Amino acid sequence: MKIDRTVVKALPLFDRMSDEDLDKLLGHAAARRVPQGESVFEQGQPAVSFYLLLHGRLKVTQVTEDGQQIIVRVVHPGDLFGFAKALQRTDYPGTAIAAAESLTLGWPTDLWPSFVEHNPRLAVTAMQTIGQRLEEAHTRIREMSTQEVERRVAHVVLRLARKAGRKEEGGIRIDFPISRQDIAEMTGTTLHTVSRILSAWEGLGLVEGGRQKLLVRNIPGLSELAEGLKDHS
Amino acid sequence: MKIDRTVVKALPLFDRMSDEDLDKLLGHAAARRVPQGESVFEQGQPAVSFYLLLHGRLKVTQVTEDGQQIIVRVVHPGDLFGFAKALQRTDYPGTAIAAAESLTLGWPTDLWPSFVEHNPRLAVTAMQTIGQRLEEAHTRIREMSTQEVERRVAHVVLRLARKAGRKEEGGIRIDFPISRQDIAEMTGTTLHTVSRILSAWEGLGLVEGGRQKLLVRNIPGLSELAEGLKDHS
DNA sequence: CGATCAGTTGAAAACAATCAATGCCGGTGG
DNA sequence: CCACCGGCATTGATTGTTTTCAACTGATCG
Repeated sequence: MKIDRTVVKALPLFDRMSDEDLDKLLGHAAARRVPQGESVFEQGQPAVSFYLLLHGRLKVTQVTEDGQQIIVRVVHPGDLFGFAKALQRTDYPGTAIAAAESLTLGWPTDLWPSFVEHNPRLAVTAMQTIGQRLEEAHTRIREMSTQEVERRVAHVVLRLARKAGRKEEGGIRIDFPISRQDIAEMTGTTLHTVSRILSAWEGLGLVEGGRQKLLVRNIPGLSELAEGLKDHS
Repeated sequence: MKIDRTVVKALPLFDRMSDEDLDKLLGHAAARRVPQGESVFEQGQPAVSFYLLLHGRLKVTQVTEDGQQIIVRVVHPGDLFGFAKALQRTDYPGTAIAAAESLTLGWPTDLWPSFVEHNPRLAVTAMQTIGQRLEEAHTRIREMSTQEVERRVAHVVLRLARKAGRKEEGGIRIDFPISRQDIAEMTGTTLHTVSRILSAWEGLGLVEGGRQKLLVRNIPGLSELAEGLKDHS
């Protein structure tokens, strides 16, 4: 499929690339529409491609030997993902599932080295991206080590509102279908506990729930909770 | 201080580098002896250098706004650490403290780009290292999300035995001073809980404790616990 | 329109944190 | 050389959060 240059030109990752180089890059790319619920790649498969998310939303999950699932991260439009090969891995460490209908751009991993060579900026950006991801992971570890569940859920919801929020009358809508189970898998708890917490918040007017829906009504209030300032009666 | 080439030649990071290049690299390096309890750098300080640990053992810690501490990772001999600048950070995200008397080699961060340019292998290795670290972080997140404290402690102890174990009559000695508090900060629990767990294990003949000491007597037994196979009466 | 999936909510149980007291080891200084 | 002090560790009792178990409701989709 032929991709228009202007689609990706807007992304920070490519904004300094010449039209010429960009066209060459896109010549090798394969665009793919991923319906909700389908996966781009699965945990353990050989890493044959790396990807860019153009539109939609993906959840990257891992399953433990004993069958428990966690959500490693959420992929937002403009994010690179699945570049296991750049980290010297031969297989994908997780599964990428479309939480909403998505559009991805994929390149064969073999091309990674030549890309980087022709485009040093890409290498720097990739490095930076991984660095950010490492920091995010450490943040999560810190939160899981030191904070009780409610604060962790508050942090996750705020993060989602920031990265996937769409303004709406009455608050900020999380712009893709997300279940209590998903939030539980992001915070290391159970859907029951998440449900209880969200119900309580709804009672306080902080959020408004719904089946796979979430509307954040009061960001400052949630932030207070997240920072642990709330006098926890 | 002048460093002998043979000291670092043994490390995988440098084993394919020419003597010439290596000498040039070491010409810019500053060796430093770090007594137990002292820090190489502290959280929040501007990242002026990146380092290689030649000897000893370091704990990298982070302190949360509300004063709680966690151990992000343990640095073993041969590990690169403190290369925040490579990840586009201007300051160190954590504090590196010598758990035992240590010897470090430091380079100004400004030199990183030219190093990488003259030595592409270093870039690849660095990328790989960060990739590994990201995976470790995810492993930790997975464990904290899905496993109870005892299994997490078992995993940490096994990891320590693998990375910092010295064979000894009767078992594997963790080869640097480590307190219950440290283990608590690595597993996201309290020193009380760790103490109880280790006491129980000592009763089962799995380990042998002591003030800042740990001897692992039964690796397979601990592994069973770590994998959750143990019938948890 | 029935089946399935997401969510809610109560009750009980389990796990780990907190509170509290005490013991022990190792080093320092009298 | 001994006594004391401080940091590390142990252990019991209690509290509280979160999980687990279980039952049920309501929405959505074929």
